[in-house]
Amino acid sequence: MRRFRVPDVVIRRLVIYLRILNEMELETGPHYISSQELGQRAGVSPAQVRKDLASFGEFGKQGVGYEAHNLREELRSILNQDRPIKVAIFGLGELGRALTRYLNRCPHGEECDVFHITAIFDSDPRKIGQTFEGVQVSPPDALPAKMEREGLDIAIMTVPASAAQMVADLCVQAGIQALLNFAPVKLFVPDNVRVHYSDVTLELQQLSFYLS
Amino acid sequence: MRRFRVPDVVIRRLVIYLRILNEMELETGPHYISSQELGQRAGVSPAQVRKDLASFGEFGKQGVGYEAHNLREELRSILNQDRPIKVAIFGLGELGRALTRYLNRCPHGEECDVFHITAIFDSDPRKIGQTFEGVQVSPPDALPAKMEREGLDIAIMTVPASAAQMVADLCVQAGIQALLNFAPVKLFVPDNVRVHYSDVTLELQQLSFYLS
DNA sequence: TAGATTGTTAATCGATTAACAATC
DNA sequence: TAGATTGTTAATCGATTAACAATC
Repeated sequence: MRRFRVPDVVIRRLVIYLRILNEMELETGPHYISSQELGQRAGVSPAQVRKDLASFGEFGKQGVGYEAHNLREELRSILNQDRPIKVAIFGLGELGRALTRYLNRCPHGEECDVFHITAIFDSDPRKIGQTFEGVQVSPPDALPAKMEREGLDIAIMTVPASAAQMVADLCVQAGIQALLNFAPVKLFVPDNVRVHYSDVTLELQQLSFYLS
Repeated sequence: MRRFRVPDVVIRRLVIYLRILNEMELETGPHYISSQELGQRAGVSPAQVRKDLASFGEFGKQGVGYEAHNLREELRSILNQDRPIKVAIFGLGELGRALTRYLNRCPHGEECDVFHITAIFDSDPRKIGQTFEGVQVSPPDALPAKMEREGLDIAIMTVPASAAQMVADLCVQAGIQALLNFAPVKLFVPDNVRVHYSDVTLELQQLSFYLS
């Protein structure tokens, strides 16, 4: 058990380190990587790499570096990437379909194959009952039952902005712990629920600022 | 001209303030909003709102607040949202199509309607020459000519991870100033080019860490 | 005028970087 | 052993918050 709270930004970098180690897995034999090299590939300083890793344990050997395969396993464990994660999609519009296919198509052995889309919700009566990518579309009010029977870890929200807060409330109510929201609205949820955002318009607007 | 460099995170919040003011535009008559209220809606402290705005000028009135319409116009100007922004899509896969439709469907008056998709690139010979959403698909090597003739502000990259760096190099070469990359790889570009990332797998992995 | 709220400065908080003893 | 690199502490840097005089 760690003594101190680890900042979000550290977790984000751990994911990036894991990604680099996954790419290195192809190389054969035991293989050591230094904070120097890992940092270079990740675009951060060696000191930062060491500090990030040190908040979870002592994974390296002085004078040598980190054994790549071992470090990968440690990171997978820290980041809960060593077990399947159940994902629900809310809103089977174009984006919802694209994401579902993207995650399902994930080549075996890739990092995304731990995510399993086990539920799809949409309020459109014409979509309810249909099957998409092997999953039957349910109405949002079927969430609590689904949650109870099979459990869900993360909800991906690709619903219209106007519906987002309502759907978030539903998820919170049902006990989902993490939301990935694609709608361009801030969601208000209790502290024990994590919300991340993916907001294309916001990114484009931010980029616009830096133009000439 | 501002004296000091404004941090990225401030710009990101300005976009959020603008979004809130856009929503308020519907309300009629002159309308003042305080840093208190704007902060509440944006999920930040009033002091932060005032400090963010103050890095670009004095837009408020003591004892009253900020005139909503005026502040909106100021922010639109600061963020370059008062002129059309030309966007290119690289990679017309499922995600590329979804994003193109999303940006084109933007209801008039919404924040996204300043972004115009004026070019689509894909290396698949079967797609080249086809028209999607009124734009003809070109091969990537047509970029320099396109750039010269019409100009492009931002490139959205929805290409496979393996092609991302190559496409980024191409964009840099052609003089594009900002990239929004959906491929799960870090891009190495010169300092004068901005890269933002939208990385669903990374977000899901980060969220996984916080589960139970 | 009295009440409210800005713009700004100083204080606090937190994250990054530098440096180095420990040690493989 | 000599060279290299870790884990960790102290120094630096930067962003957020608190506080308040100015003023509408």
